[in-house]
Amino acid sequence: MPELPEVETTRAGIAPHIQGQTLQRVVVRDARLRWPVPIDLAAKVEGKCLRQVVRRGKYLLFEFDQGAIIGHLGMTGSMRIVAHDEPPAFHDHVDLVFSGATLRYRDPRRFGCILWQDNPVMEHALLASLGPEPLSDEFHMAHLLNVCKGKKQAIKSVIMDAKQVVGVGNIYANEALFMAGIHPHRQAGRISAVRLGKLVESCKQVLSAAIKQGGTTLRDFVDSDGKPGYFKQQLQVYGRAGQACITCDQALTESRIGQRSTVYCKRCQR
DNA sequence: AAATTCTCCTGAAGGC
DNA sequence: TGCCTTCAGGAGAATT
Repeated sequence: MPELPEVETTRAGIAPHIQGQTLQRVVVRDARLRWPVPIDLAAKVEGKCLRQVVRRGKYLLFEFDQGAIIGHLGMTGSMRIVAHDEPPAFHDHVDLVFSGATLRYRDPRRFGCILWQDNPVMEHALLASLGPEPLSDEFHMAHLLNVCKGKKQAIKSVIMDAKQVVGVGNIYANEALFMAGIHPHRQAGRISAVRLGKLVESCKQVLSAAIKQGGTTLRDFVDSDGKPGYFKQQLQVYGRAGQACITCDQALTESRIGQRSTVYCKRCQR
């Protein structure tokens, strides 16, 4: 399941193979993604030159001379570079055929999307109200403190809300809260500035460590070269409900916050 | 307005 | 072995 580190790994893997190239052809085998692939996508983008591939939160922006393709991997999406003549497999829904290589989008569950946006790209409704990037200087203690002020929501819900900060998905939210020693159910407005500062740093640490490892492979995630990530072995709480806490040895607790699996240590996280 | 619940989808895993 | 049920979840949309 692609989270920010997986999306960044994908971006870094594919960009060098297609940047600066002309998009010759768009092949849509199945347009039924989260939103339908625009019927006029080919007409909009064919013949244009890809300037760069940018990541914003978990969105991948393919910025052309004019306009951009907005991509999202959803739950099970992946993008990889293939040879022009490689036959598509089941669930390979979209190809972007560039002069030198083909970018192939695969998504069994079809929770992702492939959209078009004319300039300026960031004015698209999906991007316009996103919070700061978690690894940027814009994401700091004062920001999180301001965001949490007066909120009764569970802190885990807040850091997973893309309007407050992008890219902190379920796995890493669990891990960051453990690292910061904060109980995931704790009301956001009732956490001290010092502890929120610690949470900010934990988010940054967990995400950057995962990027270095090439992302977390759960089930079937593979990067743009088809290789898995190696962060899974470093997960402290996610997927470890009932097992011993790394710190205090007590069995980890599992609950649900907003339909998401939440794992934490009752003793270490307050 | 803020918070919670619903929704899309398919493959893996578990139960019998 | 095989069929059935349950679960996982990103994040916008709908609802409370």
